[in-house]
Amino acid sequence: MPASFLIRKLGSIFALSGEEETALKNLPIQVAELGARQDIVHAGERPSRCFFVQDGIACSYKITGTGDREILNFHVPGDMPDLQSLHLDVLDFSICTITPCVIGFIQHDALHALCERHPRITSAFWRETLIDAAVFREWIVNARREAYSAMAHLLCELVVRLRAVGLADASSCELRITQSEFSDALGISTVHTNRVLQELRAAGLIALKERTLSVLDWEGLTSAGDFDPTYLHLRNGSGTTR
Amino acid sequence: MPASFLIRKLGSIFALSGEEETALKNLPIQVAELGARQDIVHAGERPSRCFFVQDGIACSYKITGTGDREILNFHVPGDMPDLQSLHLDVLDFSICTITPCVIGFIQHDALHALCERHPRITSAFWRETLIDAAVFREWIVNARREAYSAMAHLLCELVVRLRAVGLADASSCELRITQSEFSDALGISTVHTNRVLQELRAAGLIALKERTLSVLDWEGLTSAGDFDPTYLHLRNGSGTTR
DNA sequence: CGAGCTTTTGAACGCAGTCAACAATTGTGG
DNA sequence: CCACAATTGTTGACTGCGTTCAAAAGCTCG
Repeated sequence: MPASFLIRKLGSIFALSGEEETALKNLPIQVAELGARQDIVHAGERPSRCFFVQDGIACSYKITGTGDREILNFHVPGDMPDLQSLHLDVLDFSICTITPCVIGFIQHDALHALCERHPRITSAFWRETLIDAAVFREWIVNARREAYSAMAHLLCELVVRLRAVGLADASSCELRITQSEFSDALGISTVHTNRVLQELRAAGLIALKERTLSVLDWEGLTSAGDFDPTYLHLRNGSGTTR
Repeated sequence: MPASFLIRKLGSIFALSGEEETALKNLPIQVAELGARQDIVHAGERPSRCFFVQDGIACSYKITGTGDREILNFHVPGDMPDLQSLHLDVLDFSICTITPCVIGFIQHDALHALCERHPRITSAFWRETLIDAAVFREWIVNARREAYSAMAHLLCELVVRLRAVGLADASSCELRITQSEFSDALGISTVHTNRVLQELRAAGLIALKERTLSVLDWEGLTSAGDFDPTYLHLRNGSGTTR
C-alpha cells in the first residue's frame, strides 16, 4: 500500500475527503529500492514522473563548472523533491540518494489528472514546492554565515525536519551523513567540516558518533546557528520545541 | 489599464482564451508608486495580497542575526515575488525596492477565485514560483564561486532576465544597482565588489558606468561566471543569444 | 582481514574582510 | 545655479577564516 504514505502526509495538512482519499489510493505508484549514492534523476533530463522519498535520506545537488558538487537540500521521508517537473520540462539539478532509499514514482499524467480534479491537493503540492523554495532561500543566507554557525544551522534544520516526520526524538536522531557530504552542503572543505564539528562538540552543543546526532544544548545550537524555524513553515510547533 | 501587464506576461506563456483574458481584465489591481529603498512587504507579515513589479527593480532579502542584509533575488518588471503568500501564511523574507518602482497589488481573494476557475492560470503562477526556486538554487551554487566568477554570473543573469522583458538590448542595459547592493547579493564586502568589478573591466568583459552595464564580451562573461541559463527556464532562447 | 572510505591532524598559503582615508558623484536647499 | 551634504566609488595596508596538500589513524564491509 505505497500510497498510504502520501495519504498520511497530505492528511496531516488538511482533512482528506473520502473522494480525495480514494483518488490517492488509486494512484499507480512504482516503488524502487535504491542503494546509497545512486542518482534518482539527473540535471538535463525531462522527467515524465515525480517521486517521493518513502525511506532514507536523499539530496538535490548541482555540479559547478569546476567540478565541485554543491548540495542544495536534503530530503527526508515524505518529501517530493522534483514536483517542479510537473511544470518545468528540463530539470536544472540532480537528485541522488545519500543512504539506501525506498522511492515511490508517480507518472506526471496521473498527478496532472489528480490535480485537475482535486484543487486542495494541487494547493498542497504547490505549497510543498514553496517550502522547498523557502529552504533554498535560507541556504543562501546560511552560505554567508561562518562555517561554525552554518554547520549549527544545518544541524538544527535536519533535526527539526526529521522530528516533523517522526524520525527524531526530542534530542537525537540517526544521521547517516558523512562529513564529506556536510562539506558539499556547506561549501567548505572536508578538513574544515571536521574542525567545525569538533568545535561544536567542544562547546558542548552536540555529540555526533556512531551515525547518531545528539543535541546536548538546543538553545545553544540554535543560537550558534542563528536558527529560526519560521522558514520551514511547519503547521504544528515542531520547530519551537526543544 | 494595469492588468494589461499581467495579460502580456501570461499571454507570452500560453495563448489566453477570451474567458481568461476577461477574468484578468476584471482583476481589481491597486497601483502604487514607491521611491527607492522602500520596503514593500516585510518578513513576519501575513499578507492578504500579492503584487507584481510593473516598473523598476526590487529585491528580496533577509536580515541575518549579525544584522547583515542578504539579498536573495532581484525582481524585474513582470515578476510576482511574493506569490508564495497565496499558500504560506507568514512571509519568511522581505521585499524592497532598489530603484523607484511602480507596483500593482492584487488581493489574495481575487487571485484564489481566479485560480479556481482557470487552471491554466494556476499552472502559470505555480510555474512562476518554481522558477523563483530555480534561481534560489543557482544562487546557492553562486555563493560557492569565487567573487570574480560570482559577479560575472550575477551580471549574466540580470542581463538575460532584463532582455527577456525587453529592458536590455543585445549588449547593454540600464542597471541602477549600487556596488553596495551587489555586495549584499553576493555576500562580499563593498571593497571587494569594487575590486572584482575593476577586474571584470580590466579583462575587457564589461563596461559599467553612468548606471549602464555594457557586456563587451558575452562569451567571456558567461565563461567567467560559469553561466548556463537553463535554470531560468525561458521559453524562447533569450538566454543563448549574444 | 585487508581494501577503501571516512575522520583526524599539522603546516603553509591565499581569497576576501576590516579599517581607514580619500575621491567622485548625486542630491538638495537656498 | 551653486554650495554643501550625503551617498557611492576607490585605494592601501594588515588580518584572518578557510583552503590546500600531505600523511596517518579509524571504520566498514565484502
